[in-house]
Amino acid sequence: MEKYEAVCCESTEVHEDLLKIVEETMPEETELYDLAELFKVFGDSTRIRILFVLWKAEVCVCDLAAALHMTQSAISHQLRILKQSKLVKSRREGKSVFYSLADAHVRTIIDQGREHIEEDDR
Amino acid sequence: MEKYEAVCCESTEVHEDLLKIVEETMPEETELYDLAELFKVFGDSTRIRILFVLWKAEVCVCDLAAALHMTQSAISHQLRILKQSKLVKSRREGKSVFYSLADAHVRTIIDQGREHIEEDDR
DNA sequence: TAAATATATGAATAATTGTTCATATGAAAA
DNA sequence: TTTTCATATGAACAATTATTCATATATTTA
Repeated sequence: MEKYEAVCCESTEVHEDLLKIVEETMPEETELYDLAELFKVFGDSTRIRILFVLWKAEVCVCDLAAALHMTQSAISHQLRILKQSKLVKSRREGKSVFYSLADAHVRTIIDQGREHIEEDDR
Repeated sequence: MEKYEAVCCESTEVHEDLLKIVEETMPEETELYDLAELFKVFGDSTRIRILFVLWKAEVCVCDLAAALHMTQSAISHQLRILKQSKLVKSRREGKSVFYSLADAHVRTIIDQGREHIEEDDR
């Protein structure tokens, strides 16, 4: 076999039904891509740690770097990615730029993730 | 500056407070790592598409490959990753192996992600 | 037992990505 | 204006990863 023929698993009917359902309910290709891109942003422990700090307070880049024991450059690069996906927002105050969480989804998504991995222990 | 000195941004007190809060409330290093690993799994459009198919029904590998127009091998590799992070479970029935969503967190996380990216349009 | 079908997996390759280093930009102070 | 401080960013390198190809395993059928 190989290379997605229309029929496999010997049962033709079920297969056709599935294809129809998938075609009807699957989100647009761009939405699937955007979704994956969003979760990719959560998929790095540095960015996760940044989000946890911002969970507690609005913090400037410099303090973030100090709190996480990383260089200003590394933090700044990651903040740009977080901002591009609208997970954080920023506000300039003099020489400093303060970052904070952008909306409630960030907390919900992280909370659900934590619940999921904690289930492994039970 | 550079290389995370203890003090920066000229203000020492606020900084010390932040460091204390972060140290007290930041999850364990292993949990942060596991969280990032979990979201990394969501961060691929092929796996997202697999999850959307399983959203509707319990499906065998072969049908998944057909529905998503991908090779059996590619799907199988991704299913292994999804299973390792306990997002899907499997059940053997004769020659076929049927996969389904493992728990409710999958749906919640994806739903929250969709809500987040949809906000951009408003 | 041998052949056929469904799935799993190791190795290789191409593409993506996080951090570092050097440097640029932007704002305040001297 | 010049200097200093805080942040942003481009280029380069190392590390990770998704897919393909070939092949192995597991189950059923002949």
